[in-house]
Amino acid sequence: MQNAAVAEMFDSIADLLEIAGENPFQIRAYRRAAEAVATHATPIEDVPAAELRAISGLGPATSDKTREFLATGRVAFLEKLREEYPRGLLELMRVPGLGPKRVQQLYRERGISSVEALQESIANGELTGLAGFGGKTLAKIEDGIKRLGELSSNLPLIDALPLANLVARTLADVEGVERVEIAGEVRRGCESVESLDWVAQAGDAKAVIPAFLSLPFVQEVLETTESRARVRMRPGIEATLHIAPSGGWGSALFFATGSPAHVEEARNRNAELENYSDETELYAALQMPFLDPELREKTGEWDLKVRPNLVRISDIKGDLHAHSNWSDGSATIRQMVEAARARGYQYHAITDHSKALAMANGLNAQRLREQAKEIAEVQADFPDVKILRGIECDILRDGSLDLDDEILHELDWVVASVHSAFNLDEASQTARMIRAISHPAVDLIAHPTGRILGARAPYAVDVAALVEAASEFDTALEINASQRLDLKDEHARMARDANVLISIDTDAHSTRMLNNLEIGLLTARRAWCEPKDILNTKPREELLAWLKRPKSQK
DNA sequence: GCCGTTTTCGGCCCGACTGTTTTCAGTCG
Repeated sequence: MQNAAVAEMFDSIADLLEIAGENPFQIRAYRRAAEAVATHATPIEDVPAAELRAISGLGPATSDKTREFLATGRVAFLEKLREEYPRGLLELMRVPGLGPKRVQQLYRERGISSVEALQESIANGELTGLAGFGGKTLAKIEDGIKRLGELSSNLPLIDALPLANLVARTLADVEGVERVEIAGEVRRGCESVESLDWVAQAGDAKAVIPAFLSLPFVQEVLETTESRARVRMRPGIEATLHIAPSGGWGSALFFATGSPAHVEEARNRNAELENYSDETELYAALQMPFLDPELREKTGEWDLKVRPNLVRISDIKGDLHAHSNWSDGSATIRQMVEAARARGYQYHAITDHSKALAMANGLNAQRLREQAKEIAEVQADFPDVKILRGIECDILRDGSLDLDDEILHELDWVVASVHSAFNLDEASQTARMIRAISHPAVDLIAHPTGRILGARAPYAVDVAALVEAASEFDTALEINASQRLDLKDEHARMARDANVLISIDTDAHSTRMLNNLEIGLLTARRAWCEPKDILNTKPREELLAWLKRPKSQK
């Protein structure tokens, strides 16, 4: 499956063209091509060359480049751009406060092509007097560099999980392999991972390791022994295949899953953990119930007397945060509802952006009322999926909402979230959000801390205060199942402990993105959530009843 | 660079904020 690699190629071209100051529409065309390939349902290498252009978003230039990349592994156009613009410029683009124009200016006028060089130049006062770079701007850039440094460079779960699954499926097909399972941080559902792990059992271990080493994602072999192979994989991440000894599957899986702190505690309780054929027996020997992988973080799991009934994918009855092409989604309402029904959902919320998000073609009251007609039409054709007429309403700087109460009260379901003024101080940001939480029409606060893993730090906000307010006003909080994973596990656990309902939603902007629910589910499980803690485990009628709850008023 | 159609070129996602260039360019979502 080369889709991700081709998409990455197009994104790189777009990034570099941006720095080159090329036509923004041309750049957008490359971004759309990346998106089209990334979300294409079949492996792009299986699409006949002549049919590439039929994919919406690919035209003559981009389908040629796709063919060139698939045939040779490289694209001359991109190589040429790379010669002209050093790699470090892309890193500079990630600094908050720096865009293509300033990066280009720094490179052209000062020869700066890395974050380190920029930092040094600012520190040495070499940029004073550079046109457009006043004191405040420089301070902002310095702050941006600091924030960039704080972002984790780990692979976000949303990327790690599909890769881990793909490798597991490939290994499972290798002749002689009896069993393969994902282990390590991915199995524990960590939000981002330093390394990938699998455990395999095979009649002939010697056949599995070469198959692993020859996977297309393997960049470099770091170590091979009788019982494991450690490599570096293409996104720059370490990956280990562990070979379980005959009769020792459970122990091998347990050790490869971790966490280190959890395993250490097990060792302290019983030094002999080597030869268990399944994990349940291993835990029984420790006089413990089976502990699900997501619990194994030494955050109280050893005190459990019975196995918690952690929420499962089959408990989820619908997605309560998803977009359509009325704002910035790519699919029609009908397509989204069809996809929701295909997932077996009982309900699906249409929550497009509100007008403040002009770039996303956000809806005002008039367009929301027009949208209602389309929802009604689709609803008539899908009686088994209740379509909730909703909105993702912007929370404005002062905590008021982007739409009037009148229209909000017409809707079945109101999601509120922050998309602007991320730099408020903690007290103001918290007060702003609590005002939204207390609003009588608001049902859910989406992505409460605003972070995007690996790309944007959370804004300053007192999550404990948000949880307290959510509890007081009977407002639900979201686990956003995307690259955001927001709330994160420990915040979701705070919410659960305060009996605040959590909704696990994908924030899907396409039908395929509805499939991301699983990573939010893993986060909820890491927060020890059971079905009763999750709003969208409620069957249809119960959810509709909950929506009629009287919200507390201060 | 892609798309759609008023079929081959014009339109494509817009508005607020910020700092500085004091009249607007750059960045962000």
